[in-house]
Amino acid sequence: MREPIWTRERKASPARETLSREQIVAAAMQVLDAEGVTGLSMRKLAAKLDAGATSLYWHVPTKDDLIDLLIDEVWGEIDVPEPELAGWRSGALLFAHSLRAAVLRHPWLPEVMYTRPSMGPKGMVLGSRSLMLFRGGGFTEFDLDHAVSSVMSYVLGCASAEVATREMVRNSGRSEGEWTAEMLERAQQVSADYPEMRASVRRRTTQQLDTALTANFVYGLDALLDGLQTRARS
Amino acid sequence: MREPIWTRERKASPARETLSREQIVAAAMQVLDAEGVTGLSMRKLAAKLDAGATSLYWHVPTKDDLIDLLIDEVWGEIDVPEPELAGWRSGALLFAHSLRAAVLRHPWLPEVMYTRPSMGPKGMVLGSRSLMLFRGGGFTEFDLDHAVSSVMSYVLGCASAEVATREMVRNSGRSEGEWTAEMLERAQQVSADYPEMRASVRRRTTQQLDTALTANFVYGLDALLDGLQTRARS
DNA sequence: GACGAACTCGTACAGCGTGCGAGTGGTTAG
DNA sequence: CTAACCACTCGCACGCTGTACGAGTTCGTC
Repeated sequence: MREPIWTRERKASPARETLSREQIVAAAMQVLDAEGVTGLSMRKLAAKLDAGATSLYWHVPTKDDLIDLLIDEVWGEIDVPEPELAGWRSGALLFAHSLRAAVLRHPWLPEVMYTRPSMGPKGMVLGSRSLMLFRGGGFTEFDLDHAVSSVMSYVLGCASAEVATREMVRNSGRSEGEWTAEMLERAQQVSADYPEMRASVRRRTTQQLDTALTANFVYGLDALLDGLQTRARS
Repeated sequence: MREPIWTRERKASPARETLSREQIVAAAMQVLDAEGVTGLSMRKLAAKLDAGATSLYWHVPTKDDLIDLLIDEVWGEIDVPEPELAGWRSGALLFAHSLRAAVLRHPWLPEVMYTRPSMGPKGMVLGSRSLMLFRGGGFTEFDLDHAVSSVMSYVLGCASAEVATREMVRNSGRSEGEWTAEMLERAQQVSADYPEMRASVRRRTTQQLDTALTANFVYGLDALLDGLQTRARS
């Protein structure tokens, strides 16, 4: 019952089509961005690539290693300007905003980032470039390391907290307006005991969520950079 | 074959000995601190309590809810001084150090903290007291919220990164000295392309890990508080 | 035509969170 | 004294997970 020659498949393509690490990383990034860390399983990922589940393991040693690759991919998305092109302050601002934006694009980052070394090549470039930027701003020796880490810590901490809030809205299923309204109501219920908290929540609900979070981020970033500025070139 | 009255158990105890939510939370905290988030499973936890695995579910709706309880427990460990007892600056310092210490005591916190609302009662108290502290420092309205969040973001970001480093050492199985030495060597291997990074790593290896991390934390914290101070009472 | 490397993948295993429903002991109502 | 009820325990089972293993397929090279 062979098929006739001309409808038979031809030699199964010139070079056999094959999975690649890049393909896997790209697909995993899509899944992760869309469904979060709990939504990524090796089986689902393989299915998305029309492959058997365990085929992935030839290209990637382990799921954790895959995640390391993905983290490094994110580090590669971040802009750090050359010190010659911008002053330190504006360069640091651009860097910080770029870092925050990357975290918001990849809301799964905070929950995996703090559990691993993660010094892949793109992370190295990021670290190296940010050190250069700050050295251009007059930081040297230990101050250099400390200043860079301070900014990264602040931005990552802030963006991580933001992600938690934003995901909360997303997972609630409600619209942003409905969610903030409900939030205020709930706050008022508990706030008999905590008037400070009620006032704070009420304040926040007067603004768009996005502008409130951005304002918050910028406020602390400016303060931190002010504080660092006095320590430069000392 | 009845035993004599006075050695017999009295009424089989007033109320049958039973699991309690507090017991479960306490045991889970132990497991979590010792073995991290991946080391905590409902079955293991139940075994530790000499109970059937699914018995826990009568006291706690879900593993995620249990983790929410644990997070709130941690918030309860944090000191925030009354504004009357200390000035704003020293109060904020104490608060920040207390928060950092709590994260270091519970290194599993960063990887779960950013994935949930987590506004339990002790979190409320923490938020409320920190707002009071900063209001005593001259912050009002939006500045108040922003200043508090800035400090929390910085401290949590910094402590989270620290935890990542410390866990890296712990999981390597080597001693701290061996680990830093190996780290430096590896950095030197890759550093042909990244001289800035090599210099930074070398600088860090000249100090004790703990003092380096603490110095880093304090540096950024001071800078941030400096920056905030100029914004108070404005 | 044979061989080894590159790659795929079905099967299997141990572990996970947890829904379900049966069981059990203590308290209370009739 | 019995029966009903409640608070609580727990074995079983389901569907899911990461991944070790080894057999299978296709390729380029002799």
